[in-house]
Amino acid sequence: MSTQLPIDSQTNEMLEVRPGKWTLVVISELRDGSRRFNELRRALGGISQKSLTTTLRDLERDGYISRSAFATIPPRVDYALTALGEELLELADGWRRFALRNRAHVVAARIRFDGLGTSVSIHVEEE
Amino acid sequence: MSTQLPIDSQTNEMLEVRPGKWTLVVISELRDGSRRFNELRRALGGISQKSLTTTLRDLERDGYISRSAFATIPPRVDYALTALGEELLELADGWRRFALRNRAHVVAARIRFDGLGTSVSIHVEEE
DNA sequence: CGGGATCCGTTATGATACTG
DNA sequence: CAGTATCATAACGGATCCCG
Repeated sequence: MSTQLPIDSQTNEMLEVRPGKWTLVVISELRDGSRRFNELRRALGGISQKSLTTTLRDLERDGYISRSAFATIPPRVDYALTALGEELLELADGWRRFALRNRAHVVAARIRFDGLGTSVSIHVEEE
Repeated sequence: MSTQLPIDSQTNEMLEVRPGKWTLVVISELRDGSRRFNELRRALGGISQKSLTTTLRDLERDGYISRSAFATIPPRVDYALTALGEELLELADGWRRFALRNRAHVVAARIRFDGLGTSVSIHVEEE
């Protein structure tokens, strides 16, 4: 096998490689230990409870987080990373470091690109 | 190490941390060098040309790939990774390795989860 | 408090037809 | 060949109301 293993659609689908808008944010928020539903909700800022619910359920379904419900009054539910979730957290961190490191670079590239649009044709090269 | 740097929505938005369906697949496909539009299209399988176009343009806009157009007949356009794009490729590879390593695990977790109609206090399915 | 159900606007993606 | 334009649809995300 010649290390020819590009990300294929299969892998993409199977493991939710393309996370929803909040997936990695939730994973990151659980880095320091378990959190309750509304704790997460507050910590995350703009998330709707529906999105949080579905994000959490999807993550639980795939085994990235565990859900512990206590039948107390008021009810209480704790969410925490599983071992697999911690691996995912590491990936998220790598992604975050990349983002922080290259933020300026990308923003600049974007501005440069957007600035070119107004002036006629795209630059062309001859061979 | 307080590591209080969770992925925030800002970072999320700014750097397209949440890639589109085809972003990482395209990046992966460029690992061995430049490719032409229809080469990519064929290699990727199910992608529509519109999706490929927008994916490529977005990646170019953010500085991950370069676009070289030749005014020949027939016209020809080459896409290739930039230095930044190669960094992104490494992230994609990390993701892919994770996916391959844990595929079975996640699929199993998913099946287990879906099988649990009858657990703790979450049994409201039937009517 | 945690979260299910529903309605609904925004975005993402695809199929198709056409052009320089 | 490498797109662009248009239309249609599916997935996503938010707001609201409801319940154990």
